[in-house]
Amino acid sequence: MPKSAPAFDAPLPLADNLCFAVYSTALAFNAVYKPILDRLHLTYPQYLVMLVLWQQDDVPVKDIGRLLHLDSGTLTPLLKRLEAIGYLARRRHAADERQLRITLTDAGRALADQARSIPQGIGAACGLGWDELGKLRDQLTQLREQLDRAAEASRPAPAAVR
Amino acid sequence: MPKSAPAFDAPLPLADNLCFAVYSTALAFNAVYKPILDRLHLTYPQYLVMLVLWQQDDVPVKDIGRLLHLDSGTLTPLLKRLEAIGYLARRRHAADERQLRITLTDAGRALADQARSIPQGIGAACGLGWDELGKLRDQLTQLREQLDRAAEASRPAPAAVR
DNA sequence: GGCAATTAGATTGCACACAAAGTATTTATT
DNA sequence: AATAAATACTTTGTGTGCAATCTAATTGCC
Repeated sequence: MPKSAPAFDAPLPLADNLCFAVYSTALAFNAVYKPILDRLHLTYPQYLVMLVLWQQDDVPVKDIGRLLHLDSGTLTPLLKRLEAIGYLARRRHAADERQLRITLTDAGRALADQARSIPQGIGAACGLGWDELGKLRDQLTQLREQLDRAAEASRPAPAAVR
Repeated sequence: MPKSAPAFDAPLPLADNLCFAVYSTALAFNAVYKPILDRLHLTYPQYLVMLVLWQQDDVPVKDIGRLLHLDSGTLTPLLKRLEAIGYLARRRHAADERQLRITLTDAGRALADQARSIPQGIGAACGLGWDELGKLRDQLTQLREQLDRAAEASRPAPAAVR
């Protein structure tokens, strides 16, 4: 039997099924993170931004967006909320006033200590060994890169200037 | 070296990294589905509901929620939108007026034809073989079940009645 | 220098996703 | 039968996510 088998022998077609598995696993992950992150007054996307900042402080919004695959329409209000609760500061870059540089406050830096135990807890909730965890992450990362290419390819060409 | 290795030798701890991989893959999948589903005037969660209905018509909201792992707060407005564009009907069940039964309209049934080619397109966008696709889906489904158990366990006990 | 194109964010509008609280109906208990 | 508890859905409020559009600043080009 060839590799690309009939698409309708499963209750839901397999490609759809994989997407649904990813989709619902993402929601399930969020449900596990939520009670933990509630204690830090963070949502999961906010936590991702904090992870970026704990790695490197004083970052333009654009870099955060590139790292997390999120656009400014998502990040602008999210960053304003993180500023409102005092974890970071938003300041225009002197050398390029278009850029908004994000820097941690003392409270934001201090939060890293409280967050340090989170990955272990999540790892335990996954019920997977170290190597399985890594393998799955690598497969998904590859898949995401492939999907990004596919989405790019199907996007309308950038209006070639004559 | 034991299985549960140090948690801080990666740029981001591994468990967080797996969650991020799932999270961003879900968003990437959505970006691939979007232009395809736009032609059917569906969002991805709406498409999931239609998949359920194409399998079994005349379903209570609760069953849809159980199948898709979505709660009524999400489904109520979503189903109203699908009703507004004429793909389904919402009717109280005669035998139990609490239940809202969802049934396909002719337009909703007809849509299945247009949707038939979607899984192949998505499968191609994944760039994975049939067996890899299935293996990944199974691993993720297992992971989601494990995460559901972990979330359940960490939820406050349902207030034992004396 | 002057003007077009590009770039970085902000804003608006729409659709999830879920917690919490509310309403109506049904079932269980006494 | 009356009332309590459970069930099924609705409503409200908060926080994403993204498309589309907008503004302001910078860069390119002549």
